[in-house]
Amino acid sequence: MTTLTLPPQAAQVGLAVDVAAFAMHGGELRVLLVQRGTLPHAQTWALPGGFVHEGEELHDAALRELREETTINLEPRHLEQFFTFGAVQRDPRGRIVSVAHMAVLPHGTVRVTSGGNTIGADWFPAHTPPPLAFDHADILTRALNRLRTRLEYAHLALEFLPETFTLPELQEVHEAILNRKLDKRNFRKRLLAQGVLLASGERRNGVGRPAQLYRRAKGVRVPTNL
Amino acid sequence: MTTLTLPPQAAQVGLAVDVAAFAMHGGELRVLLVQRGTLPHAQTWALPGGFVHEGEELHDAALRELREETTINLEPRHLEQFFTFGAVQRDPRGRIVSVAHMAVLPHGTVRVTSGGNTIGADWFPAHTPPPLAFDHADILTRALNRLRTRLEYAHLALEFLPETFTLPELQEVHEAILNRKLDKRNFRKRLLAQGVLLASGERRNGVGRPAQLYRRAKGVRVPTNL
DNA sequence: CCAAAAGTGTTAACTTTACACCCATGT
DNA sequence: ACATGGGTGTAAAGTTAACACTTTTGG
Repeated sequence: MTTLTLPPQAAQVGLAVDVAAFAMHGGELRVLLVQRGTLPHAQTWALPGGFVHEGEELHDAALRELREETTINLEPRHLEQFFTFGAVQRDPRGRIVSVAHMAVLPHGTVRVTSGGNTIGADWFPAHTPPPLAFDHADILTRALNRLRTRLEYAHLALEFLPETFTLPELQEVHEAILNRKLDKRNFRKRLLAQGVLLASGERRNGVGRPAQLYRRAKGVRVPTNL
Repeated sequence: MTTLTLPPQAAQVGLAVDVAAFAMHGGELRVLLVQRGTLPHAQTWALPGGFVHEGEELHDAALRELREETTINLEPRHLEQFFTFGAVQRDPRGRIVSVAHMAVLPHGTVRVTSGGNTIGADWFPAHTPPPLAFDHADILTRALNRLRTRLEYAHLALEFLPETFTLPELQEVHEAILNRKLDKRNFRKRLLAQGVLLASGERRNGVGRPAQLYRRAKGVRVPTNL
């Protein structure tokens, strides 16, 4: 471990990352939480997160924590830093600054099991989470705001879905994130006008008329920065 | 100095803040830079910044660095964290993570003199800065983006001006930030429709027809978060 | 009376919203 | 044949963008 010589008055801080990871489950937006196994806040649910390692990029630390603490079987489709929480008293162990990230996991049977210092991991309704450790409720609120903002510009909703999907499914994602209903005709008009969707074959659902399948048009990318 | 016990693999990092502080000078958007007096990057221009102190909030650290390094005679009207730069190799001294802030200083003869470890301080055109130390050019680019975004929602342009101002002055601020010309009539229509401006007396300029003076309407606040 | 900057409205294009019925399939 | 969910168009309201002349002052 290399030693960094800091000026005498510089604070010694712990640098952590926390991740608000979202996915769709049963037509609802869910957030991934872990149940803490150690003090402080043992038993309490929290966002997955932990300390950044030696020589490790922030982005990579966020990915690692997501994997270590939850054993996710899917890669995040989007991972983005959105705010740094550094209030002096936010952690009773001392000064710990957390670079908070927002992640989107693709559709699919996302299974989670606990790992690391956690005694559980599960998905919870993103808009109505259980009580959370530390300032994680604030972090989650801000993550939801960022997710909503990104929905407009970027085509982030597509990241929640498998490679091919139907327009009703895509609308469901938008509605779950915005937490309100959208008009079906206007939604379709808008999305198709953007030219980011490409029609393919048909799909037969269980019931009702089969929906047209779409995939993202070639060359459509989610902007990494803003 | 209290000691924080970190897990063995946790990185030891320095935590810093950097501030991109903007003001209007002569119809142009300028950014405040300091000339470094010490290695690395001695002589090079950089954003004001430095290490966070023991028990100091990030916001306060940003304010302090602004004051220490430049001796500004005005309080920032807006100060907002916008991104955290943590690339492993961004600073040759070791792992230093910087929480970058964007600040707006009000109009007026903003005088700066160097202080602390700097050998100079001055204002530079924000869209065409000199070569900058570390990754400060990236930080500045992102700060400008954030400033533009805030212009839409918030009434951040008002923070660049004195308490009373004219519509042409306000338009000048918008144009300087967006780096393009705006239509005078549409600009006025839009701003007045928002109901954030209140007319007061008249002002006589050097030349031409005197402009109406405005002040911000009571109860109009810049949202601190988003 | 001239130079300089402030102030003022209208129209066309575009965008957004509201709204109701028919269609294709499985059972 | 019926239940289920998918698919389609139009009109009104609102927003944005383009555009040129008159007014008020100082010199």
